[in-house]
Amino acid sequence: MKRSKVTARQVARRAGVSPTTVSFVLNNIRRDQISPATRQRVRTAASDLGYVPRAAARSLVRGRSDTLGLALVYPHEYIFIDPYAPNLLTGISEVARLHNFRIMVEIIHEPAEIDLINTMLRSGEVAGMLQYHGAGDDEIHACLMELTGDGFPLVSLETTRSNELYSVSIDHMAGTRSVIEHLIKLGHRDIACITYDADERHVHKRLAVFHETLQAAGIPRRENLVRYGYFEPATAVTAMHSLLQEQPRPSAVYCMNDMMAIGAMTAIREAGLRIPGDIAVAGYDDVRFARFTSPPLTTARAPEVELGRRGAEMLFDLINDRTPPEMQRTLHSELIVRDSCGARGGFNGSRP
Amino acid sequence: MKRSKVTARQVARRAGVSPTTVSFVLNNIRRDQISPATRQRVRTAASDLGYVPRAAARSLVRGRSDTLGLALVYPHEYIFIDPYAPNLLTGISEVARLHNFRIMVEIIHEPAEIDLINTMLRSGEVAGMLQYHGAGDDEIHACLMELTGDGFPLVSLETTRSNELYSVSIDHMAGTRSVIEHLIKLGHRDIACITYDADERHVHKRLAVFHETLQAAGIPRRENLVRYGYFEPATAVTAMHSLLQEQPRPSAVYCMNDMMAIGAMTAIREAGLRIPGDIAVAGYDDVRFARFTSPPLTTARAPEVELGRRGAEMLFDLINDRTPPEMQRTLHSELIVRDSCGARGGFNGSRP
DNA sequence: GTTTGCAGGTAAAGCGATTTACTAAAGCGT
DNA sequence: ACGCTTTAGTAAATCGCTTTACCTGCAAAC
Repeated sequence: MKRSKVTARQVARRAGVSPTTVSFVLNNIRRDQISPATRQRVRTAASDLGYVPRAAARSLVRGRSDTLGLALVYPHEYIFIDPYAPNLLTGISEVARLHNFRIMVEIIHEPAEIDLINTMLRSGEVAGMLQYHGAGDDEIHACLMELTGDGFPLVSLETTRSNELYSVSIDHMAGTRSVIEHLIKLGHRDIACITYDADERHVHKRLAVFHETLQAAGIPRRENLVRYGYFEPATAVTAMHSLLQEQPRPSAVYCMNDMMAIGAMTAIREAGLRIPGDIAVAGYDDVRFARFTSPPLTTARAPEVELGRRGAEMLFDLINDRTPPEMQRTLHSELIVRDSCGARGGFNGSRP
Repeated sequence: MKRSKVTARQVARRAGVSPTTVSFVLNNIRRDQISPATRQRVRTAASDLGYVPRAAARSLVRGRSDTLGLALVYPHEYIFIDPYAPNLLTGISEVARLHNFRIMVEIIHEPAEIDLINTMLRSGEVAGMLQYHGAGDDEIHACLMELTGDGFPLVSLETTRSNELYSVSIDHMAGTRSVIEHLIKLGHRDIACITYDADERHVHKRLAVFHETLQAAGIPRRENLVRYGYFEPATAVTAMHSLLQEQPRPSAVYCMNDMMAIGAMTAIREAGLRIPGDIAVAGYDDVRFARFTSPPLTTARAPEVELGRRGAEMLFDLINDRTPPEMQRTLHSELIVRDSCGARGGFNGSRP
């Protein structure tokens, strides 16, 4: 059990200098005050010994750690289902790497665990935090507000209360509008919607936009064409079966995420109906396999990687005491037209 | 910019005791040597001030951090595609929470970046590491061996060289056999395979098992029924189109992961053929949406969450200087029969 | 009445870096 | 030869906690 512990002192001894010099050389500081020969000696000694500075000692004396935190806040099962986390992480990781920062990930299952965010920041484990989801919850929101007020760098991703916190969000409202307008343009009037209960990813506002967009096109509001699911496709199977009972039967359905869209497609197929011949299906997010459903899914692409990237950039502004260009940043979704709404003409629907 | 810095000394002053006592009380050490009244005073003072011990100071003096590392080693685009990372993270997180540990995640894109693992361990940023993929690479493997030799706690997940490192892996070979035997039982003899190039998740051995299983059933080997893709469904679309040109045309295809299976299904549909009527499709992994493909995908479920859990448990054994029950642990996949191979009788295949 | 024991603490020495303030020696102009 | 600047470093303080070894005062024991 060696677990070698090479310290700066040992490197210094081997190079015949003081620990001070070792620190100067390895941190490239005071470069002009150390002779090239000495620098080379130190470098050689360090690499011979396989010296790596103890992170704890460094961050203790510097008063800051080189780590940022990512808190994924949601109910327990969600993490299994969520196809966004890897995308988010990719974007964050990309930016963190540029700053030589590490990423600490915590999954928060229930409001009580929110204290982790508090602890991570106040313990100095992380220099700042990104928080995804959950800021709609009062308890969580209060905690985040307090931390921000105390000057801790904190950026919320996709919060529904963006005006009080630093945040980056995707404009799912505009995205929703573009999908609904697409359906209207294709001639649909009986458009159903499968949304979800928890106010995540702005679904409450998106539902309002759904109704508004129909209204703007002169289509009467039909409350009975709204159902609730979650990120689990099975919830949408149930919802869709129920929607198929409504009279007149909807000719299109908009699902607030792609996971539910594939659930809806399954239900429609089970009912012996064709997509998009009998019913058009639109999703939201453009997850990886959306191109490969049968038929390929029309959806709106939510820029999750970019969300992570922008969030991390804003966080680094805060960490480095720079004022971010704006307190809230908004990204945009892009309508991706495939075959599930029949827009591409040639396609005729699938038979179970 | 407050960034409040409450130290143990301040808590001590407020409670009228020494920092020593504060440490004893808050760490629940020497409980019998501190009077209940004092303990209460310290606790109150700490919570009044919102005291959180500085993690760096603690880990410096203790000589160990309460963080474990997860290195996701793979080429750049992979992370976008991989549906496993969240599952893995869920399992690891669950165990880490029990030990009051944090998780640091690093994405490693190329062999050169492997030095990160080295740095994270030797800098003491993490008390131990889990490494996913990539141990097949010589350079990476050498690095991991050296670290293990130096006594650093290190567990590889899904390594293809498991006999030299602490590791937890899934027996994809047995999983593969169960899928192929299922196809054979259904009467298939012209069975194609879409595998991948990189030796990840044991695909080389799995391809050998594929051939062996056919041979054991007396089916002659047909090299021309093997194609290569990756985790991206589009690669399997191409592969499948090409397989459809072979004579006699394969009556079934086994894809080494579900992402490729949906790609293959798309290609088959595009060719105007029915699944499973004309061609049976089997996948591997049982990702979230496998139940919801059209038709629902027959596959083998790889226990990714459990992989994370077991890996973390083994890692904690090493961190706490306990010898793990075994140096290599193996988990098993489970055959999940749905409709895409026609096993469930009633189903008749899908028409594009 | 001294000793012993114990309850209930505290002082001080680290942990291993960074960083500020200082210095020894060499160079240089006059 | 003298002072002044520059070069090339170093000593020591510090970050905030943990932990070992020690201390003090009081009660019980002999």
